[in-house]
Amino acid sequence: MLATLETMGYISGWSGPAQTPVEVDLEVIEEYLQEHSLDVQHTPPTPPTTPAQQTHTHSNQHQGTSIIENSWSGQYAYQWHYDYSSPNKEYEKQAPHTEWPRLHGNHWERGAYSNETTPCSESDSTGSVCLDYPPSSPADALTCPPAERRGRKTSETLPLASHSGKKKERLFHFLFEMLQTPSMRSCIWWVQSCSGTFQFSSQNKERLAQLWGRRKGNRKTMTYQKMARALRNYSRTGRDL
DNA sequence: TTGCTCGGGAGTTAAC
DNA sequence: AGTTAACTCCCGAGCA
Repeated sequence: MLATLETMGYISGWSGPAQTPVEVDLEVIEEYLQEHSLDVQHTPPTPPTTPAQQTHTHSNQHQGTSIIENSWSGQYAYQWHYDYSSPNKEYEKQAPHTEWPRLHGNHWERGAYSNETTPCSESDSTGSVCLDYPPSSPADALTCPPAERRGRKTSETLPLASHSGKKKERLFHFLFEMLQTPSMRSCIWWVQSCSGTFQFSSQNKERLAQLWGRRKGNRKTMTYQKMARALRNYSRTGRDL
């Protein structure tokens, strides 16, 4: 695997209101994903209207991969940081000039989610974005800057519905797929695609978790709590994923 | 008190 | 068949 997860922290203080949900039936979503899986990869990420995105600042670009998640109170968010201390050689060929995020130590971080932590505007990602899929790691899925993605040919990407092989679908694959799916923007959306920051809807996160559980074929209903536990495990293991 | 996140740890399942 | 990875599930602690 390519990336070593070095830190995962959460940022508190995000005070945006919960996203107004759009009711989307799970069957409809799954049908959509199956039928449009090839189209999705070509769909440029339309910037959603979120408080975080409306805040345009400058720093921390490409610093790491973050998961922002607002709770019911809208006060909590996750942040991931990855380090590529042993990058995959093959990937180096593909993206030799990528500025990899830096290490922050193997511990959780806590800080204010403020203007300083929203480094870039989505306005620069209105063009066609080419995303590798499936990414070989959460870092691959979520940290490749749009500028890098734009530089690659679409034909080099793998189809979204590429889980048909033996490999089990991974959670970060699923989240990545959801992030590229316009119909799922009521559940999850990019905050800063350039730094791999995305956000769950406080009202639809359970729906997203249920969809994940169904995708995996779980007997019991997947909950957001359990899905988030799996996400936290990415940080705990801190190894190639 | 309530609602939420976090993290420990055991269990399960699929891939190797 | 054994090992390992990647969850899945449950639980208690802590926070606002």
